Formats: sequence, structure tokens, C-alpha cells
Amino acid sequence: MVRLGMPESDYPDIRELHLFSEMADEQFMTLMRGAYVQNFPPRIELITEGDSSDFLHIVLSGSVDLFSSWSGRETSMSTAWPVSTFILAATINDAPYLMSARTLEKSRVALIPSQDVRAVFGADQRFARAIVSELAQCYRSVIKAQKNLKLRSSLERLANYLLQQQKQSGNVNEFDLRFEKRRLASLLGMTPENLSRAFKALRPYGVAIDGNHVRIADLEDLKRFAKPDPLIDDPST
Amino acid sequence: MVRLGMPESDYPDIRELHLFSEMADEQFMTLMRGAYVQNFPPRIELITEGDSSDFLHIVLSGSVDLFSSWSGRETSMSTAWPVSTFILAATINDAPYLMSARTLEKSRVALIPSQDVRAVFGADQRFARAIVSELAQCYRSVIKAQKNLKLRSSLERLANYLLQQQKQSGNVNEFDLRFEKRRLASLLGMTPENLSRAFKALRPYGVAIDGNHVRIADLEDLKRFAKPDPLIDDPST
DNA sequence: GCGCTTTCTTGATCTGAATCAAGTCATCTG
DNA sequence: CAGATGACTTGATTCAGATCAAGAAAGCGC
Repeated sequence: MVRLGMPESDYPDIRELHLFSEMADEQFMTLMRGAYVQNFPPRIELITEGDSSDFLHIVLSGSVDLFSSWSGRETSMSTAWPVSTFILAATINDAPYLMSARTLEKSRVALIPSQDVRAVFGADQRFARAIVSELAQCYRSVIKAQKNLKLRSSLERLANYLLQQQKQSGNVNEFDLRFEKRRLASLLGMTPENLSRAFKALRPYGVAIDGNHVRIADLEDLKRFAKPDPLIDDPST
Repeated sequence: MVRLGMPESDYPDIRELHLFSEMADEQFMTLMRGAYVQNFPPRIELITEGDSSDFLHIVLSGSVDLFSSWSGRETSMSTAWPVSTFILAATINDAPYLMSARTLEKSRVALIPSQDVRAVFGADQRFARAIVSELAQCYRSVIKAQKNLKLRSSLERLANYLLQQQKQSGNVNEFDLRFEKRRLASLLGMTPENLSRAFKALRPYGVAIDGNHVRIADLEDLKRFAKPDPLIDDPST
């Protein structure tokens, strides 16, 4: 957990992000000069909900779980994969975090002071536009997640999740789950026990699971059951 | 459902909105000149999910239900009250609507062409900042809604909703529900039948309901059950 | 006023999903 | 290697909430 200024070798990864790709060099360097990079072991809590947002975070490698708690219960809200930012909204509005974050595995995370982000927002028109676009994107993702939760049963959510992963794996009929089942369960809003049963319940639709390896026999068959909808399942729109 | 350019008498209401209050007069007038105002009867569908977003909408009077459908099911996502905008994210990203909108009652709605909004965003630094701030706010609202859904039972959601309304009514111990119970049920993610039962289940905590009139006997008692949390229930943070 | 519709309530029943409890399996550790 | 640990599965049970069905109350048109 060593803390240091950001090495220049990390610049290109960040520069590639939609959020930073269009801005002026000068402003980009301003952000980078104020930034830190830290390496974290697995299961370290990076952020606690309710704390004030001092840094915009960027996952450079590994992965980060965003979760929330209330009254002794806990739920996964989403996962941040490289290379992407998280808690942008709190940074922008200088408001307390609504979610906690912890590393799922060994992870490398960049930290840009929130005040730098807000300052550069005022100075760089393109950066401002990128932030707006990113925020709108984030907003739309949550809306989709909410529709998914309110309109579908847990079995339907799993089926659509599998279709999404299948697509993301390059439209092959076999792929590996990207995380352990207990977290997948929480993401899908169900218990681990029920996820187990849900996988079995999808067998009649041609879904076979072995460990974390999934095989889909007949995509059309599964689609008939899952009824995927771009307004819920398509991450790009 | 007459369509006209916006009368100047509506300008002040809109100008007061956080989104428009800081921008330059000139830019504000540009937006207003391109805008329309329409009067709608109750239960008219203003927007259908999936359509492309040609206008930023502003409720001037009445109220608008934002809802979504999938596979024959339907759910209320939120309600837009005067004076506020809706579907800002779709407008900004020039993306299809994720939610449909219908008037709940006779309503007056202003329409600003999306391309004007995007153009002025580039021209007015203060407007850009206001949009970002508004979007971040919207994002955070949905996150809160999602935490509410995933972490609480329907009874807990109702209890916290009542506390929120009580606060909004000026901390008095009696107030009226702001909409009909079937919609409240949908907003809280439950059926009308269950909402009925939930009200009865809150009686031991001092909640009395008569029609749409609510009386809370002992606020502390209800709070002990509801365990309100600013990171879920406080609309301002 | 009277019918008509719609909302709301209440009870009975059903179901999806959580919980509880064991047991399996794989991995890690001394 | 034995024992511990943690992830996953499976079955039995419970529970929250949905659905179904019917009646009560309230609003509305004529």
C-alpha cells in the first residue's frame, strides 16, 4: 500500500479513457501531476460510504466492488473494472460517498484530488463535455439496473446476465464467469443458495454450469426465455 | 393540447430552476426562443421509452409519472413535480429514452429542443456546470432508490417514505399523501393490496391512515422502526 | 338521485425467494 | 498428511409478498 506520485507509464491508460481522451494536453498534465497511484492487496476497503469525496478514483488493474450497507445488511451495487473511474458523481458535487468500495483482488488505483477535477472542469471545455457525457452514461446504467430489479424475477435477471456475458465474450457459446458466485448473487439481488438453484432452473433452456464455466447450448432458446431488451441490457445505449 | 411558443410569463419559473439560474441572460433567451409550451390533459403519454430524445422537458404545473415496462409488466420509476426537468440524461447524450412519461393530472409542460440544450452547453460555462451538477444529483437519487430497494423490505420502505413526507410537510404530525395509493405502491415496489396491509402493519408504530390523510402519533417510535439513513432518505445530499 | 366505474380494502391462497441446516468439495496451512 | 477454512450445493422450512376473488367505499356522468 505504498503511496506515490503517478508514474508516467500509467498516463497512456488513463489518457485512453473516454473521460480524458479529448482534453487539452496541458490540463491533462495538471491532473496527472496532482495524482497518486497506490497498490492495494485484496479485500481492502478503499472508501466508506458517508465519507467526503476527496479523490476521483481510477482502477488501473484488478477490480473494485462497490457496495452499500444498511441496518446490518449489505449489497453489491456494481463492479469497477480497469480502466474506469468510479464515484465521479460524489467528486463533482463535493458530496459524501453513497457507496463503499473495496478491492476484490490485488489492484492498482489512481487517485486524482477532487478539487483538481473541479478546477480543470472549469478550464477545459472538452473535459467538461466528457464529464457530462460520462455522468449521463452512469445515470442511465443505474436506471437500467433499477428496471432490471423491479421488472424481472431473479431467474430472468440471471438469464439476461448470461446473455450479456456471452455477448461480451465474443459471441462464443462457452465462457467463464467473471467473479465468484456469491458476489454474482449479490449483484443480481439474490442469495448464493438461490443462484445455485437458478442455474439448475436454466438447464431446460440449455444452460450448463461447471465451476465457473458456462456453456450455452442454444442461444435462441435462452433468449426466448430471457427476452433481452436493449433498454435494460445493452450497456452502450 | 395546443402547441405554442413559450409565453414570457413562464420565463421566471424556469429561470429559478437550479439548472438555469446562473447562466447568462443571452443564452437563456436563446433557449427560451426555441422552446414550446403545451397543456396536456391527464393520463397523456408524453414520451415513450425507446424513442429518440428531441426535447428536454420541464413540468410547469401538474405532475408527470416516469415509468417503465418490460414483458407486459410496468413500474413507476419516479414522479416529476413542478418546477423541474426530466429526461436530462437522454437529452445530453442524444440517446433513446429509458423511461416513458405520462401526465398524472392536467399539466403544463415546456419543451426545449435537445440540440439547443447541447449547443448552449458548449457556449455557456455556467450552464455547463449547472447541468453537470444536476446530472450528478439525478445519479445520486437513483443510487439511493436502488439502495432502498435492495436493502429494505417493503414495510421499511413505506415507513421511511412516510418519514420523508412528514419532514417535507414541515415536520407536522399530520399530512396528506401526494398521490393515489396504487401509484405509491408501484413507486415503493409493491402491489396496492400489500400497501394496504403495510399501512395496517405500521399501526403499532403509531401510524394512522384515513383515505389519503396520514397521522403519525409518535415520530420517535416510527423512526426506531424505520431507521432512516441520510445516505438513502435525504434528497438533498 | 341512480347506475357505473374505479379505487381501496380484506381474506384466502399460492409462490418466489430467504433462511436454516448439512454435507461436499477444493484449497490452504502447519 | 491431517485439520481447518471457505465456497458451493442441496434439501427442508419459513416468510414476504404476489395473486386471486370478492366486497366496500368513493367518485363521476347523466
